Amino acid sequence: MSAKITLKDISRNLNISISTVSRALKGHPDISEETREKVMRLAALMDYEPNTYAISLRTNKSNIFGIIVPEISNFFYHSFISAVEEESKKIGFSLLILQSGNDPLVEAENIRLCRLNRVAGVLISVAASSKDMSRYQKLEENGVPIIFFDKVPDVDACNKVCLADEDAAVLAATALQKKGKQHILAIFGHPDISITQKRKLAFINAMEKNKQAKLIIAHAGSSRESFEITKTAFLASQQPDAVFCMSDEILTGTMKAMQLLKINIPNDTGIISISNDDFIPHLYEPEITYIETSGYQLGKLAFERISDYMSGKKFYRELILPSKLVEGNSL
Amino acid sequence: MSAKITLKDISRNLNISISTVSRALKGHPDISEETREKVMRLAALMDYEPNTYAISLRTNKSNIFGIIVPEISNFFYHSFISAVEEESKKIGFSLLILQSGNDPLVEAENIRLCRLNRVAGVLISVAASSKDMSRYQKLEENGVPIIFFDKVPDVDACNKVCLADEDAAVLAATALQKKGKQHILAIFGHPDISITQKRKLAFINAMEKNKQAKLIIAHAGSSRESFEITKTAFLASQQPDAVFCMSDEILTGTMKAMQLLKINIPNDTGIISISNDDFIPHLYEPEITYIETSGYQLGKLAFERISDYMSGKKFYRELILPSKLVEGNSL
DNA sequence: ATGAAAGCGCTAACAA
DNA sequence: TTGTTAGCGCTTTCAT
Repeated sequence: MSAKITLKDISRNLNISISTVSRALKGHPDISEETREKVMRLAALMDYEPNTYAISLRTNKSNIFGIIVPEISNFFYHSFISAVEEESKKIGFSLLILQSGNDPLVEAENIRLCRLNRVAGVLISVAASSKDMSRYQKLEENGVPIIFFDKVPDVDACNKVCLADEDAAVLAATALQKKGKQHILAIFGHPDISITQKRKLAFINAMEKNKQAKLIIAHAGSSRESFEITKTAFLASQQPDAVFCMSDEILTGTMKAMQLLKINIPNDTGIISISNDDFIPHLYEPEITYIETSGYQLGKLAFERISDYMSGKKFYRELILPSKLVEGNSL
Repeated sequence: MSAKITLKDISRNLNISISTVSRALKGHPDISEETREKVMRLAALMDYEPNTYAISLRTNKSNIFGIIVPEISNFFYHSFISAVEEESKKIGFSLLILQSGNDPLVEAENIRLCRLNRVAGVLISVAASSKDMSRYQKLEENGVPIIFFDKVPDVDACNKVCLADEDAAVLAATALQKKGKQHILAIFGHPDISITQKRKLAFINAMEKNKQAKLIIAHAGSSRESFEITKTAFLASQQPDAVFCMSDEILTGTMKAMQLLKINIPNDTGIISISNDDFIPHLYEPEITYIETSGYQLGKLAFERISDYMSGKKFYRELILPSKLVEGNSL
């Protein structure tokens, strides 16, 4: 265990004070060019690396962002984290990644970990949306910016970056109408989660314009359920002429049923989904037409917001990432 | 910004010394039951949270593991990270996650970040496998255990946890032979990467036993390429009666071609792959028969190894995670 | 059983 | 331009 080089070592070697070394290393204007050079050279030579703990202890901040998500193993959060990681790296920040498993207790513990690690900021997709903000409060009180993303509290006084959930559903509905679909199976997620409610409401509203279209609304809590729902619907006497899938998870179930029943897409039936980036839609042939709600883009946006916050722009606001239609050949 | 409670605050309140408080809080045997009680209660009441930076500065260690992977957005690494996160949480450790983007320079920078953050250990899948261990050396010199996983250096004196790559290929070959497949399209990854070479060699060797089987070997650097290869092979006069896909990425391309050509699985042709966990194989109908090489399991194994190392078991060794055949209905 | 004091490595106010 | 000094919050040795 080769002892770590410290400022003291350098100062001793050069016969100057520790503070001069410290200042020289960080380009303080007071230091003479000559000294600066000298210090820099020796520091490089000795392989000096600052002790981040001492710095953090002293300055009371760190170069780490905390990210709390329900689960890492999820396309959406995955893309989000990836984007934030890319940006953070550029400004010399690292990521502390925590999974809440959708459990408010674990989430509370994760928040505590963020505090303990004195993270410079927190990006969080909440486990259970509620109006109770107390568990997040302590962070902001300590001056730690907290940016909520995707699943956010139902409260105004906080920073949020969200997907245009309603918008995505409306875009899908519009696309279906343009194709003149008349008998649509629409599969949404678990009825209790807020994103389901938002998308369902917006979708149905947008569909109202087309009174004569027959709409079958279903809820699937898993890919498996969506498989079953789709199978049943297409085994019925009158087959739907289009399926709308609210998410990738649902889409995968539906597509499995399509394969099983050997349904020809888009001739027998059209498919449209709301998907995170292009991964799942591109898995199939023909490729799926989908409304993109990009975790990756949202990550970039969240990073922007937290950067702004840290550089002093401390107002609260909600940023919305627009959705867009990506044409495949499935509709 | 409500000021953080420190040991000093507690000691002042109780009119005892800081050291007594410190000791009481961590259950030092010297402290009287009475004092301990008193301190504990007040600490809880005041919402005391130790300053991890001060602790780390003092003790020169942290409660953070560093994980360096080529990319987070990859099933395999994803599962791996997930598993390590779960285990780490149990012992109060967090994860610093870094992406190398397969760039040795970025990797070096990531390693530096791990050192700077005084991580308690590093789990790394290397960007470019070589015999040059110097860039990893400094960590171990500082007493930081480093566990290589999946893509590991070609050197004995280090700790590795690996998948049974050869074994997986052999299992696949055996399964194909059992089904009496005679005309097999085997698609491997990019010829330069080591895992391709290992799997290819093992697969071909295992296939040798069945001289009369016709083997078409192909290499695909992407899902798209595997799609093209499969399409071409099945458009030829004599169709293969089975396809072996070396990875999930390749499998997705192959399956897209299957859908395009409306090939019936397993009647027209059988499919078998080497896959990470069950996600991709379960996307299709029928579900794909695959050899499982689990990133999740590997994560658990890596965590075990690093725990062992930290509790004093400091020998070098290579741990191999066995592969196993998971039967779907595609072969 | 408790306290005093030193010091981990660094920054920054103040002095010179 | 440089040095001195006083901490940041904690652990730990050495006294008591």
